[in-house]
Amino acid sequence: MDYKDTLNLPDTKFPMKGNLPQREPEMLKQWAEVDIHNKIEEAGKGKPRYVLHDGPPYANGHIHIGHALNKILKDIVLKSKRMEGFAAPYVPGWDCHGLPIELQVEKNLGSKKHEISKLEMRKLCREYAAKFVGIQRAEFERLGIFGDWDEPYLTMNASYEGATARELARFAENGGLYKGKKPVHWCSSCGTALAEAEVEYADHKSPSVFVKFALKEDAGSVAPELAGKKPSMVIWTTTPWTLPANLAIALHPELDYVALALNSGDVVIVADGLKESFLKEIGAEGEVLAKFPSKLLEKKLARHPFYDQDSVILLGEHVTLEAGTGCVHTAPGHGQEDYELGLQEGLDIYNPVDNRGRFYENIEFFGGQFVFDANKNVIEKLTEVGALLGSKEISHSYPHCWRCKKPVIFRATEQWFISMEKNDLRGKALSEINNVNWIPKWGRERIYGMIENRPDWCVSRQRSWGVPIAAFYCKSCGHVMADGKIMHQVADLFAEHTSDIWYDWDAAKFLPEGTSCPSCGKNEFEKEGDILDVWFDSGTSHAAVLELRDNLGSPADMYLEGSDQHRGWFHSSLLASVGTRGRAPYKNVLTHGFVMDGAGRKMSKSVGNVVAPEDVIKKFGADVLRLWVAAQDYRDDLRISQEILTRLSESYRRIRNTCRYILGNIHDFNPDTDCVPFAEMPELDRWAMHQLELLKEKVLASYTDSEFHILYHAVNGFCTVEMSAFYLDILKDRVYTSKKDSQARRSGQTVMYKVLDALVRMVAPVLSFTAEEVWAEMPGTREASVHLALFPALTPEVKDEALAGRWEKIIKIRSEVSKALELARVKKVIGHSLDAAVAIKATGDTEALLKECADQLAEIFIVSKAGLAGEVSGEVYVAEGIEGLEVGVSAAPGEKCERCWCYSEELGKDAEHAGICPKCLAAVK
RNA sequence: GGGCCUGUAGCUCAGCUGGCUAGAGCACACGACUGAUAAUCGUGAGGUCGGUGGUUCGAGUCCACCUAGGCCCA
Repeated sequence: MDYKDTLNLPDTKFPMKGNLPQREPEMLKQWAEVDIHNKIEEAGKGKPRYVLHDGPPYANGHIHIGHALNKILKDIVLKSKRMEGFAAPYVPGWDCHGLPIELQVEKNLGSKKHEISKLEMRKLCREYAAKFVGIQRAEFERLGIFGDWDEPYLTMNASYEGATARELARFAENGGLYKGKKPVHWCSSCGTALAEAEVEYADHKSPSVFVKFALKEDAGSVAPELAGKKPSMVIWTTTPWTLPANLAIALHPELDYVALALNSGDVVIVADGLKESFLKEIGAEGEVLAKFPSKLLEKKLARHPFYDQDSVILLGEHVTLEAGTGCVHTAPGHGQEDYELGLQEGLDIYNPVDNRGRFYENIEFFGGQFVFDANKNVIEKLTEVGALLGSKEISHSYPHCWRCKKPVIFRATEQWFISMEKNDLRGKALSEINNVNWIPKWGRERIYGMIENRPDWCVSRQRSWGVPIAAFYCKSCGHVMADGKIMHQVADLFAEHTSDIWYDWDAAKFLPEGTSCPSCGKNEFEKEGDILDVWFDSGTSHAAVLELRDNLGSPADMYLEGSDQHRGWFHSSLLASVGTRGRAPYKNVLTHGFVMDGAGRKMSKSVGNVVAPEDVIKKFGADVLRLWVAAQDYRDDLRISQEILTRLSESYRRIRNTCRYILGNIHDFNPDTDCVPFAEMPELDRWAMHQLELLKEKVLASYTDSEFHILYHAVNGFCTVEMSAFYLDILKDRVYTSKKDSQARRSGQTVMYKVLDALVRMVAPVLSFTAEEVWAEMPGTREASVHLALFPALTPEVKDEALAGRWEKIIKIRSEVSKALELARVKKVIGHSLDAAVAIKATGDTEALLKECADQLAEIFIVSKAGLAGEVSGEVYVAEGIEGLEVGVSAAPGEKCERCWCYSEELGKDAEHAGICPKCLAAVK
C-alpha cells in the first residue's frame, strides 16, 4: 500500500516563487484598500514619538538608485521603530524651488521665455515641480515606503514659503542678515549673474603679463643682503584688466622666496621654486641675492604700479607653484580666492566694473572702457610706468556664458549674507555639532571642518523661482530696508497666498501704512528682486515642517541622508536652526555612502554602468532591492550589479523557502490550542528555541544600532545553517511520520511556529512585501498587517547555555559523521543517509557526551541506526577535528520501512502493514 | 591640490582593545535525494587580508609612505 497519504507532509498554497514584480503591486493595492497608513497612525496613538525628518529630494526627473537607497533606509528605520513600539510618522518632502527647474522651464519655453512675466514664469515652475513630485511619489510608493504621501511637504507650498520667509525675518531681527559684496560669474553681455551651472568652459586667448610691484620700504629687514634696496614683487596674471582693482599680493605661508638681481638692473622677488621658469618666461637672466621665508614679507606694503595706492603682502594657502611667480595678484572683487583672503584680512571687496562690464567713469585711465578692451590699455600703462616685465598671449580654458557664449568675468556684486560671526553663529554651531550623535562617527569631523572654515552664507540669488527676500529699497535714497517686523508680516502674507504675490503686488501693499525711509524719510519703496538660496529653503524645514505639524516635533530624532549632505542639508539645517533657535535641529545624523557599480566606480550615463531602480524592480522586485539596501554596509559606498542582485535574489529565495516550508508544516497547527510548553520539549527543540533567542537578540540589536547588514547576515545564516541544514532537516522525520497530534510533532510545530512568527516580524521592515504575504498565511489570531505588529519579545528564560554548549559539540561530531557518510556515498555503500548505520568510537568527554544522548544519535545524524562501539568496521573514517573519534559507516541492517524510509530489523510485525516499522505502525494505527 | 572616508576569497560581510594553520553565507565543482523538487542535503576547491617599509617576540589588526576608488571643496 502507498503510505504517503498517511504522512503529514507539508501543505501550503504559499508559492515557492516570489514573482515579486507581479505580486508587489497587488499588495500595494491591498494596503491602499485597507488604508494601512491610517491604521499605522491609529496604532501609534499614545506611544512615544520617534521623528525621522525627511530630507527633500529635488523635484526634477525620475528617481535614481541613490534616491531608492535613501528612502528605503529611512523606511527600514521607521518600520523598525514602529515595531519597537514608537509612533514613527513619516512625512516625505520635496525641494521645489531653484535654478534647475527654472532653467528647464525656460528651455521648454524656447524663445517665448522673453514674452512672459516673472509671475507667469513661476506658475510654470510650480506646475513643473508638481508634475515631478507626482512622478517621484509613485516611484517611491512602489518601493513599499510607508508615509503620508497624501500630505507631503513641498517647499513651494504657501505655508512652507511663509515659514521660509519668516526664518529669514528672524535672521534680520537678530542682526545675522546683512548686505555685502561677493564676486560672482557675471555675463556683461546679458547683464546678469550666472550660476555655476550656467557657465561653460572653452578655450580663450588672454594676455599673460608679469608685473612689478615695488616694495615701499627698505628690504634690509627681510635679508641683510637686501639692505638699501627696494626690490619689486612680481605678479603674473592673465587678466590685466583686474589690476586696477588690485589690493594685495598673496604669498604661500610655507614657501621660500628669493630676491633676484636681473641683468636689467631690477631686483625682483619671486618664489624660489619658480625662479627658473620665471626667468625663462621673461627671457632674462638673474642672480639670487637672498633667500627667505615668505613670513618675513607678511603685511609689508608694495606700491600699485600705476595708482597712488598700496598693495599689501598677505599669506594664503591657495598660492601654488603650478605657474606664475608664487606672488599672486589679489583683487578681492574679481576672484573667489582673492575674495576669501580679502574677507579674512578685512580688505574692501572692491569692484570698479559696472553691469555692462565697463569701468566706472571715475576710474582713472580706464573709465568707461570695456574690460576686455581695457587689457591692452592696462598693458600700455604698465609699459609706460616701467612695471611690465613680460607680456605675451596665451590660450587657456576660460568660463563663458552658456547663453550668449561670450567670455564672462568675475565681479563683486551686492548680495545678502548670513554672518557666521554675528551672534557667534559659528561658535554655537560648532558646539552644537558636539551635541549631535553622528553615525558613522567621522561625520562629526567632516561637518566640523566645514563649519569651522566656511565664509558667511550667501543666501541671495538673482533668479525668479524661489522665496523672495522681503527687503525694500527707498526709491529716493536707495536705502535698504530689511526690517524684521515688516518681513514677518510679509511672511504671513506668503503663508496665505504663496510668495507669488511678491511679483504681483506693489511694494506699498506689503508695507504698513505710513512706512517711511529711516534714512531720508520719504515713503516710496521698491521690492528687492533677489530670491533665497534653495539651501535656505530646505534648511528651514525644521521650522516649516517639524514645528508646524502636530505629529512631528523639533529637534528631530534623526536626519538620514547621503554623505554629500554634510555640506548640503545637514549644514544648512544646522545653521538655520542654530541661528534662530540656538540648537541643532537633529539629535542623530545618519549618513550613507553613494551607490557605485560592481567595480566600485561611480555610475555615469556615458560609461553605461547605471542601474535604475525601475529596472531592478521589474526584474527582481522591490523586496530584493530592499534586501540589497539591508545587506550592504551603507556607511561606505555601496555597490550594485547584476551579480550582486542575482546573489541577493538567491538569498531572498532561501529566506522565502524557509518560511514556505514552515508554513507547510504548521498548516494543521493552531497556536492557541496546540502549543507544547517549553519545559516539555525535547532537547533538540529547546536547542532551536535557544538559537532563535540568540537571533532575536542579534537582530533587535542591529535595528537599534542601525546596522542592517548584520541583521541580513544573521537571518540568512539562521535560515541556512541552524534551520534548513540542521533543525528542519532532522525534524522532517518527526513531523512527517509521527501521529498528527502527537506531542512530539506538536512540539516541533510549536518551535517552527515561533521561529516563523519571530522571523517574519524581524524581517518585515526590510522584506515588507514578503513578510506581509507570509503573515497572511500564518495560523493564529494576529494583527491585520505585520506592519501593525511589534517585534517579538525577548524571552531570555528560554536560553540554556549548558544545553547549547553540549549541542555545539554534537554538531561538530555530526559534521564528522557527514564526512564519513560522504565517503561511504562515494564508495556506493549508501545513497541517502537513511541507508546507513553509523558506529562511533570515541574517547574521554566526547564518549561521555555521546553516551548521554545515545538514543538521539540516529535522529540527529538522520541515519537508520547509530551508536557507540568499541571497535568500528565498515567504511571507517578517522576524524580530523576531534581527537580519537572514528566513524564506521555500513549499510543499515534490516529492511526499509515503506513509510518512514528508515531501515528496521523489525518489519512485518503486523499482517495488515507488513512493510512498515513498529514506530510507523503506532502512528498509523 | 586640500578635508573626510574606504580597499579581507568571484559576490556580500565577520574578524573587540595586535596572539592559534584568516572565518560565514552565497556563487562554483562534484555527489546524494526525488516526501521543501525550477526545492533540499552533503563534500570539496577558493585569500601573498590593495602595495611597500617600519614598530613588536608576534600585525589583517598599530605607524609612515605609495596605489586604487568615493564624497565634498579648490
